[in-house]
Amino acid sequence: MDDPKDILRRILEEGVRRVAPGAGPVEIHLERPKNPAHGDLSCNVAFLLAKALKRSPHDIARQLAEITGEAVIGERIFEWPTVAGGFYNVRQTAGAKNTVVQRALAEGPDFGRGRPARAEHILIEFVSANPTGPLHVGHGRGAAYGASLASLLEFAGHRVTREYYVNDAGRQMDILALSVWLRYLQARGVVVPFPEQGYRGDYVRDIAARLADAHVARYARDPGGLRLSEALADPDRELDRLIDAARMLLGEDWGRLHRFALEEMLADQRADLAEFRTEFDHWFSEQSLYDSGAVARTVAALEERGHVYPKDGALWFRSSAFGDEKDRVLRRENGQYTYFASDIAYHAGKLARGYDRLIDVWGADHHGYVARVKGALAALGLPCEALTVALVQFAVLYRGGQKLAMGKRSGEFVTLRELRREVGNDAARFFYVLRKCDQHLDFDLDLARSESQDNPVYYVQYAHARLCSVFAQWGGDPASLLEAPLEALVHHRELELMQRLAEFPELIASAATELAPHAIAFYLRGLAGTLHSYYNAERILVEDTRLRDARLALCAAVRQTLANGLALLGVRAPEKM
RNA sequence: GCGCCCGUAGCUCAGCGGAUCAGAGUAUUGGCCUCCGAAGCCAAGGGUCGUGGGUUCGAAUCCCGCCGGGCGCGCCA
Repeated sequence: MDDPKDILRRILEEGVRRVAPGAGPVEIHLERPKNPAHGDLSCNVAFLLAKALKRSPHDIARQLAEITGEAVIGERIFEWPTVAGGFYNVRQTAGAKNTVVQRALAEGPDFGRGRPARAEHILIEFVSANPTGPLHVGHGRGAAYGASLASLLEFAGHRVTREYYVNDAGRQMDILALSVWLRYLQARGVVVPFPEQGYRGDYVRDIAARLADAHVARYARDPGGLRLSEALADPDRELDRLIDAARMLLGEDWGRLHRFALEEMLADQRADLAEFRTEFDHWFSEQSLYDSGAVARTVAALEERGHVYPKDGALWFRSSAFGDEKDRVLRRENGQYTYFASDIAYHAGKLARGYDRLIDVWGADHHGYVARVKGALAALGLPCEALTVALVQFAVLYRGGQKLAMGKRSGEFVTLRELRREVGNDAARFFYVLRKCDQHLDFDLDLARSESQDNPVYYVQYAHARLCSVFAQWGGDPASLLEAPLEALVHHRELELMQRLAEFPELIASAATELAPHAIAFYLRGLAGTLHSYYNAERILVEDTRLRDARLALCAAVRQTLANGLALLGVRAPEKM
């Protein structure tokens, strides 16, 4: 069935053509006024036309009402349009409002699903953490945002592919492999130094232990060449020297060790994310871009187009010609490609794979990176506007009113796993998306953990569980509610609930357009609040079976909507709590 | 210094393709369980929407300056 909003929009478009024939196309923007005195749908188009027509908005709106009135009431779901201060207002008939209840019950899990005129095929890349350590709470926000956004876009009617870019090619992986190997040797009683800049977390020892379990002594070597230099003037160079030494000593086993460490880390991240209800369709390897020659080809393509030049022994991309602050290195003096080079190849490849639209979810600390990636795509003659980068700001944890120290250096950082254990997956998912992504997030652990009225997660879940409990008590067949006499729903709180339900499909559409899953969280809190008020004010299981069935139908619609919204956020809709 | 993000009630934040947006939660105060789950509800107080200009019939919302906070400015990834 058609949405009342769409019906009214069509009527108004025709009306505007008659009132202002020369005005050209005007966007008809309909909103739902907060003040019920202004009707159910309101339009400001008269204000937009006032200047061109040199007439007062009130006058235009009045004429619009006269012209469109017949068509409006002809739809049988609206009353005659009214005009207030230049606004064109329409009230839905009492009978029309309850159609949303039937719609929600009939469509069930699909209530709210969008049917866009043009469904896009969207690739959303998120998390993409370095596989050199466990995910921390910053990644958690990216995961929650990306997963919710992906679900939202899919629900809005698009085709969505979720991808994780695995940075398995850089020096950091060598450092991980080295760190694992050194811990492995240490566990065997070999005395070797551990460099300052190696990965020092306990997880490295765990991987080393599993390496020993799986391969026993295979990687044992005489560590003669591993002695640290006395002078640690340049720790970076020292680290490189150790990596080279390890590579020499291990020979072919170095690659094996490297892969082992990578697989261990990925398995850990994958399991962590799966528990967090965040799944990916692809895990895309950066290394594969080198193996396939895509990186070299991409740089060559840039070169052919004349956007590359040599300087100081390195190869530079002229990104300043494409909106970036300055030029960037593609290939270093030592012959190695930069991360930027592989990233260009990666993004060009994404477009080549046929997606209409790319969404990258990045930590806000990478914002300086956006211009150069888009610039490189433009330089390759690719549609860089197809790429949208959503920058997710930092999350700061609070416990007992105190900010938790964070940072990898200090080793104090809280892992996503620890956070999930402490507050649970539901609270974590919900809290993470309770802020729009460009807002800094204060994550209050005490609040998220509290099983009290303070906690917004439980507030929404409780509304769902409460309704389930009513249905359990009733014990009837939910399918019978499709026939419920909805005209019995006349209470102002019932009208308010139906109004909220009618907003749900619109919310999905707008939240998807704005890449704003937080809007769902806010909507759900509002819907739950309206439900709680209703529940406290009115009894649902009343004697009058006619009224009872109508109310049960309304409650079933609300429950369905809560469940649909929570599902998008990756939060459970429990029947009992 | 340059660039991006953010300044809205005591606190944490929605609202930012103009009007019908001064909002929510929390905190404070006072009420509501012999009755479908009180993890709930009802009520009260609380803000010149950082600041100064500009555009407009109309600005929290758009533009510019300033102030304050966060982040970034590697031949790291």
